Amino acid sequence: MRKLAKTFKALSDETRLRILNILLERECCVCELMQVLDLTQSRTSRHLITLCDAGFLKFRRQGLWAMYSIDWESMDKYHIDLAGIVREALKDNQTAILDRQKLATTEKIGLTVCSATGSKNGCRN
Amino acid sequence: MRKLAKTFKALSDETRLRILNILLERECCVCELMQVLDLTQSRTSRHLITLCDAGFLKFRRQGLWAMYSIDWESMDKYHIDLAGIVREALKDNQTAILDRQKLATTEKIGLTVCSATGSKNGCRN
DNA sequence: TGATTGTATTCGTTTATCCGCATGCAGTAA
DNA sequence: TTACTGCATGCGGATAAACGAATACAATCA
Repeated sequence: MRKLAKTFKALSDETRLRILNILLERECCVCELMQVLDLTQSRTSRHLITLCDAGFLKFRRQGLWAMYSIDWESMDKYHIDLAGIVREALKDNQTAILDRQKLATTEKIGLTVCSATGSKNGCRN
Repeated sequence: MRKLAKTFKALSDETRLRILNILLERECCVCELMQVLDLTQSRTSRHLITLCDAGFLKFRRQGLWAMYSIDWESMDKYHIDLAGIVREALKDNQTAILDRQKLATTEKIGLTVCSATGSKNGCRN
């Protein structure tokens, strides 16, 4: 019961839903999520850890980057159902659409630019 | 997006999940839920209102009693899916099973007994 | 080795949630 | 009307969540 409540709690924050929305598109590192969602680094990292602890995400290190993605293999049935509900519910949501669009453009910009430009949103200025 | 987060937040509390578990069995008044789940009156009432605001429950007055039940008619698709997930997830949960069993016996006891016995859990002693 | 970069974590503050207690309100009945 | 009963709500305290800023840590590279 406590675990179920915790699972729902992980989904009860708008920022975490926005993160899930992005990760439902593709695997991302913390830095990319910061850029796309315009969040600070600690905030992004913490929400990702929350989603990990709740069993939605998995983590792998690739060099300097911590890559997060939906943990489809290890999720049990109701986690998968919940991820499906989130995807469905955010399909036509304006914020979610904009985030996904920004993700698409950010793909082309890449990470090095982010740290080189000294953007106030990303990767330490 | 905010609405979706609010929906999940309503499900992110163990007490509210226990309440939903009971209401998935049948319509109840506040007093019955207090007895079955061993909760104070204000606590029960507030959680019910939270679930109402989130769109899961409906309310009707029947004399002195406020009857709460799952609002199947007005719920949208993902509310219904979520209610299904909760039911499924709590099917084999020990606490949930015990609560449902207690509901079955409480049915036979009724309300008047509750207020007459001056039980410390229910209906003003 | 030391510098750099991406990420996690600690700290302190602000805000939200949960709860019991007491009170107020609505419906019923005498 | 008054009394009673079921329920909602205001209040204050305790606990937890969310956050930015700063710092610590880890992997890479010069």
